[in-house]
Parts: sequence; structure tokens; C-alpha cells
Amino acid sequence: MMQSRTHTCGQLRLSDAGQQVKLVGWMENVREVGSNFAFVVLRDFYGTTQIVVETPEMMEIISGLNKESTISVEGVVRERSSKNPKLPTGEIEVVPHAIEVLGRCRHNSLPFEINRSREADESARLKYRYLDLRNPAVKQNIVLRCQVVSALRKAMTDHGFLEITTPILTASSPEGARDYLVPSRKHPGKFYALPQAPQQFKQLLMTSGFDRYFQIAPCFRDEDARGDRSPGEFYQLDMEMAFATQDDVFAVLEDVLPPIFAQYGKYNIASSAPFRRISFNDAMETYGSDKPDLRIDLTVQDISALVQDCGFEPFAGQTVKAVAVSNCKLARKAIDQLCADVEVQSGSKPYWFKMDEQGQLAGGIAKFLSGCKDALVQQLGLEPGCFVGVTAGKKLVAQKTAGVLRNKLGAACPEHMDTERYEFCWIVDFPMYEIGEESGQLEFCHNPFSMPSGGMDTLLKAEQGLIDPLDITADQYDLVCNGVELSSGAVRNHDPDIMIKAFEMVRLGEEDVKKKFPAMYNAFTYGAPPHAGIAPGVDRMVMLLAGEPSIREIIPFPMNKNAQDVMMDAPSQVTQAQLDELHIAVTAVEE
RNA sequence: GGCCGAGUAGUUCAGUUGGUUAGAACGCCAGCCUGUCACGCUGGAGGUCGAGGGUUCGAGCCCCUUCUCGGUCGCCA
Repeated sequence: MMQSRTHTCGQLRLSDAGQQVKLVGWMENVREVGSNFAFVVLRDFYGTTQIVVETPEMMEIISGLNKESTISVEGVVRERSSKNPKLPTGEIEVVPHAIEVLGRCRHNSLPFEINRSREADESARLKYRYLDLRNPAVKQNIVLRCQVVSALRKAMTDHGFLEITTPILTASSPEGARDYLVPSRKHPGKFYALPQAPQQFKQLLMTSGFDRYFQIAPCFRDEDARGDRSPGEFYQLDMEMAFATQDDVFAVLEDVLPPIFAQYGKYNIASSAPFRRISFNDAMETYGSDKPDLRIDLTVQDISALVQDCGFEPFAGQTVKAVAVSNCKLARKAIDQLCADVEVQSGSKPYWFKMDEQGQLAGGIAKFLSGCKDALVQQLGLEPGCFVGVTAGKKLVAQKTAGVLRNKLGAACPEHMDTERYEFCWIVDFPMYEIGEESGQLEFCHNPFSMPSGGMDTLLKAEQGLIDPLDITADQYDLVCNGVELSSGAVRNHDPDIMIKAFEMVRLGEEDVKKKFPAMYNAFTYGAPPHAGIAPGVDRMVMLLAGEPSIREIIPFPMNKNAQDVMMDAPSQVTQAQLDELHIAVTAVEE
């Protein structure tokens, strides 16, 4: 029976000198100095400790081993004759009298060097994720994730929320993202679906009388990946509150999140309650985005009226937006690169000009603007050294391009962006309906669960033509932090009559509501509480806290961009027998 | 699915106007080294230049096709 370790590799200090100890871990490095003398770096989860091998017997064991083998070391702690102040354990070393090989590493060269794995090819990292995770810098993000999840659980529990798990095998939902389907063995031709979110279950819990629910909920959506969106599966801090308003939901997160962000974040400053509230329309108008990064002090201004007729063809009859940057030190080359980046990301070309030190408009499109210089100077508050980025197009295009431009300018001009903090805001008053691009008709803008602001009255007025359906807002909100959409939430529509009316606006009716959400609709006819909720993305929160640009850095075992697990080889082929049992005929199999 | 970028040694990369035997660093192997800690020194092995086709006397480099990975847009109630 193996005796347990007495200490971890991060534990021993000078005060332990003279002690008999047993350490276990991975052989991270061996530095041979002379033929019978070597330093071994032993690493475990907690740290590293130097082992000094001084005898031929110990040397023989060590020299026959590849790096990354696991060993146990029994020996005596000794003060180093040459200390390393960079290491917590740098004042001591362990002199072994027994070394046991626990798990020999059979490979004398690894796919990448453990401590430099972050520089390695990402496919290799994902295939050998278990090696990648040995890198303390990689592992630390996963530790952070655990700490954050734990802190969230505690905070939610402290606020009186119950964590309730909801089914993973459930029914396909007709709205939203593409479902992951699971074939049913007992019911030929029928399928379960993995939940895109526990949306309907949590609303049913409210109807059941649970007052405050939360869950660190796995969600599954078969949609393409992004840098900040993992394909397939992700986790949400899903929550819902009965008899609650928008303000009640805001109050909970304004209480829960800032301390966690300040404690676990890369930056230790987070906005305090109450977070700024910005209407969707204002956000689009002022920041060119429904997820504005408030760390950037630049805003978007409308200069359509001033420049539409200036003779510059792309401005004619279009909405024109400007982002003015005072005291801008960007070189011409940097400006060109920035504009190119904006065009790639937004799909629309930005323009620019600046005011030189003599107070003249210069560069870019300046020559078209001589006729409206005074008006521009006044509206944009131009002074010598100002750079002005300009976007044009249909209103939404001009806004969104200006939003991208604003972000790029913020990143390029440090004096206009304080990166070292977490700036939260709520985006509120989202439109309930929009004109669908394909259908050309009125459609739900976001989700049909949200309560139209003003309830039945608003819908009736719209029906009577007293208000434009496009002006109807929903009691729906987003939580945004540093330009990242952390979450969507809403006051739910708990009234079957208002639900039907909301559906009628988009040419659907009671039958459609019943068909799409049978359990929820029926449940609401038995007396439902008004309720509201939200579901911040756990992965994105951890990403922000870790300061990582890729979501894969904060997921223990991430899939690649094409939704493959290259380590486990998923998705993979299955046997014909499995398919037969599930009543599935695969028509085309590629190998 | 569209657009952009990348693919050269185990790893990270360089490779000029198309021209001799494709280089460096790290890692690996061998030797030397008794206080290293990114140990050092000397030497060595290691390449289908993602794949296929084409142009050329000659292709890592130019052209076409294709595959893979990443970014971005579409998509994500």
C-alpha cells in the first residue's frame, strides 16, 4: 500500500528544512550538471519543488525516465545553497533517498512543450488537451471557472434562489436555434431534443409556485461557432423570479455580479449598482451597437443633414454618422489599416478626415467638406488634432458600421478607453416586432415569451391603428459588459390572452400558441404568476474575468470551430446495429 | 454557405526576382559539465514544404483545383 504524500509541490518552505517528506508529481524538467548530479523539477497541481539528485542510485532512476513521467520522491528537505527568489519553494530542495516511478511517460518528445502550450497549434492543443491542461497558465483558467461558478452558486443561494435541474432530454422547440436531436429507440421516427435553454421548464416552475429558481444550466444549440461562442454547448446562469418586475431582476444581478467580477476578474474595478440603463434605440444611435463598450468615451453623431448634399457620392440621400476623436495620434498607415478592418468586420466602407494643427480639414474626404466646415466644427466640437471617422448608408448600416468604427478607434486610442475595468449596462426597451427581411411582414423581433410593454392595452391600440406595431417595445433586456452581450432576459408574458393577441399581430393564433408551447400555455390557464428572469452566459463571464479573447481558453474540453472534439473523435460513426435499434437509415456515409 | 488569413523539421517560425544540398530557435539523441533554475558548451539526427494538377530547363515561391485550421459575416427566439 502506497503511503500518501506528506506535502504538495507548492507547500515546503525554509521552516520545513530537516523534515522527512514524500512528494508526488510530474517530472517537469531535469537539469543535469555533471554526470552524477542533477536538479529535477517536480510539478503537481499546487506548484513545483526542486529535487536534487546526488547519488548514482537516484541518477540511474532519473536518467532512464522521460520528462512528464509521474514519480514519488521520499527524502529530506534541505536549505538551498543557491536560492531562487522567483519561486515560492525557492529556498528549499528535497534530497531523495527513494524515487518510485508511478507512471512512465512513453514519449521522449511531446506534441508541444507543456509550459509553452499556449503558443502551439490549436488543433494539437485540443487533441492533447490533457497535456495542454498541465500547463499552469492553461489550468488556471479552469480553476478560475470553478471559483466563479462556486461564487455564483453561493450568491444565488444567499439571495434565496433554489437550484433545480431540468431535463436534458426534452422536446424539440419550434423557435430559435437549430436543435440537437436524439433519436428515440422506443418510439420509431420520433426524437428528443437537447434543450436550447431551460426556458419553458423554468417558467413552468414559476407556475408551480417555486418563487426563485436558478441553475448553472447546460444549453445546446446547433449553430456555428464564433470567437466568443462555443459550438454545440454552453452554460448559463439561468434564473427566474415569480411576482417579479424588471427592476427586481436587475437588483439581483447588480448585487451578485460586481463583487464576483471585482474579486475574480483580471481587473478589480466593476461598475456598482445601479448599472446604466440605455434603451435599444439610444444605444444604436449613440454607440452604433446594442452591446456598447462603455469603457470607450467616444460617441456616434448624426451628420446626415450637414453632409448629404456635399457632393460626395456615397453620402447622397444616405444616413451619415460620425465618430470624432480628439487629440488623435494615429498615423496615416494606422488609419488605413483601421478602416480596412472596419470594412472587413462590418461589410461597409468607412471614410475619414481630420482637422490639422492649423485648423484646416485635411485628408480622406476633407475636400468634399469645405462647404459645411463650420457646421461640422460646431456639431462635432472639432479642434486641431481631431480625427473624424464617417460611415454612410441606410440608417442601420450607417449605425452598425459606426459602432464597429467606434470600437476600433477605442482600441487604437488608449486615451479614449480605460481598459482596466468592467463596465456593465442594461439595454432596455427592445422592439417587440420587426419587418422580416424575407417575408416583408411583421415578425417577432426576439422571442415571443416576452411581455409587450403596456400589456394588452398596447396590443389593442396597435390593432386599432393608434400606434405603429414597430413602436411596441417588449419588457426585455440585455446585460452588457465591456461590449460583450452577457445575457438576455425578459418579463415573461404569463397571460394566455395577451399571448394569443401577441401572436395574432404576426398572423398566428391560439392554435399556434398551443402547438408551439403546449405545456406552458396550458399551465398558464391554471393561474400563473407574473414572472421575469434572465440567463447570463457563464462561459462569457469567465472569458471576461480571465481576459481571454477565445472562449476555448476557459472551457475544460472545448470543441473546435467545426463542432468536433478532436480528442474524443466526436462526432463519430456508430455501428449499423446501433442505427437499426434507433430506426435510422443513413443514406450517405462519407469516410 | 460568403469573404479574409494561415498551412515549411516534434513545436514556433524565416525562406529575397522562380535558381547549388530548404535554414534558425526550442525540443530530441550523444558527449562534456558538482549549484542549476528558460542551466551551459560541443556534436548529431530529424523535411512528401497540407494534397492533387499545371506553367517552366528549373517551383517552398507563379497559376488552377482541393483539404484542414483560424478570424469574420450569415446564423445564434
